[in-house]
Amino acid sequence: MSLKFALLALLRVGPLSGYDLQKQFSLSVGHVWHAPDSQIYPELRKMEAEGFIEGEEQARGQRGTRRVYHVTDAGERAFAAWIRTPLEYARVRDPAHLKAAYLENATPAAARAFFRAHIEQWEAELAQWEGELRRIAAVENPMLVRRLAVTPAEDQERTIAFKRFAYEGLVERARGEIVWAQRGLGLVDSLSGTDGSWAASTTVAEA
Amino acid sequence: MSLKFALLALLRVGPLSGYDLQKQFSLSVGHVWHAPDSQIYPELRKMEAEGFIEGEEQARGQRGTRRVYHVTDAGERAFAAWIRTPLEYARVRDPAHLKAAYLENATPAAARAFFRAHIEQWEAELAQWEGELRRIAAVENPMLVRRLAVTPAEDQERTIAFKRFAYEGLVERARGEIVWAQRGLGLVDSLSGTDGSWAASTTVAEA
DNA sequence: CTCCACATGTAAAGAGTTACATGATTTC
DNA sequence: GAAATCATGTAACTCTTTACATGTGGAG
Repeated sequence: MSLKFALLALLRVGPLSGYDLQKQFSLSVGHVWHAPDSQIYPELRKMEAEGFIEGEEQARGQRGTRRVYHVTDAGERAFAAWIRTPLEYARVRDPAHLKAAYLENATPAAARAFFRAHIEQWEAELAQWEGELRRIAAVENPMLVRRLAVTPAEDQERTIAFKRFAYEGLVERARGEIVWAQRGLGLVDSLSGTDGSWAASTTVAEA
Repeated sequence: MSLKFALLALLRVGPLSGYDLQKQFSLSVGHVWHAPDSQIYPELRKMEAEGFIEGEEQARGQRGTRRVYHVTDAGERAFAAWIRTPLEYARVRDPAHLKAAYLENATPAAARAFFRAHIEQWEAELAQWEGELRRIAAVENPMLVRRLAVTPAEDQERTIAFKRFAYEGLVERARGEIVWAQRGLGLVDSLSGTDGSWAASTTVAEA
């Protein structure tokens, strides 16, 4: 549901082909809303059918073609409506915390592996988001640069401020997850500390 | 994918009918992994077909029946395998931060409404999770009580510890989201402070 | 006899994942 | 002429949502 608006957000900066869009996507909005190219192409066709964007077939070499899309007035209105419509929050569905709640059934080694993987996962995300944050602060992100080029000077501060703020939130969340998982490693240590009861009782389950 | 294991986790404590399971679900695992009853019943049938659980039809009054499920050995093995298998993390897909990154296109009022809704949403989750945390600490949650009743004394500490720890993580995340959104309200204030340029330029988009 | 809790689903549609599939163009 | 990049999809499947659908049993 949000993919449509993520794509509109990019196309609003200027016309792009599906291919270029997809490349830009993974380098910008894709850090917040992942989508593979196999989802982007059909979605563009769908958005065109709905009248939010229009594609123009362009020749490329002798036989090749590429379809360059631009946002229509209806698309602009849809984007404006989206931005002012309250979000519908999805119900909780958190595989990591679900599993964490039942780690007493794992061996200490498996529990540690779980937390280490959690740390690794969120450190990778953290690195992505921190990198993005740096590129936003330095005004290096190509889409942001293009965006600013078509934005009146007095609105540029806000444009940067909200992008930066969004990524700051993600960075903080990632740090929180890492801290939590590190505490989890400590918990495993303290629970498997003195006696060998944990390892003993869970090896049964793996027999 | 996780629903199966959330259901197994509950059924492992003891046999339950679909109805009872669904009730218990929303009061325990449901706080981490939401599922409506319309998803639970078919999933139970599916799990039975896969051999992870077995249902026994019980009479209820003259005509009524209810199907009581228990975990099979294969189900126990599947659960044990799940707990020791590394999680596959889903790609980022965060509608709130996506929207936040484009709030320069909203009016100050809409931006404030966005952050207030975010705070409200996470305060509601926070209340749920803090309540659960209290019930876990006080050993009041009915499923936890049943779980402990069939758990050897030396394993009970761990059982409580991991549930508590999982909910602590959720509580911290919720607090983080609230703090972030509160800072967002401050950001909107500072950006719409002195001049009226923001309100002026965004009213165009809404015409 | 009425309502609430018990009890169990189906059907259709949307969103996302994964794997497969194809070909053209430019650059070295 | 080979490889990288440009360029665009389809098909099958799983998961989830939403809405609809139906009936029994017990308590007051």
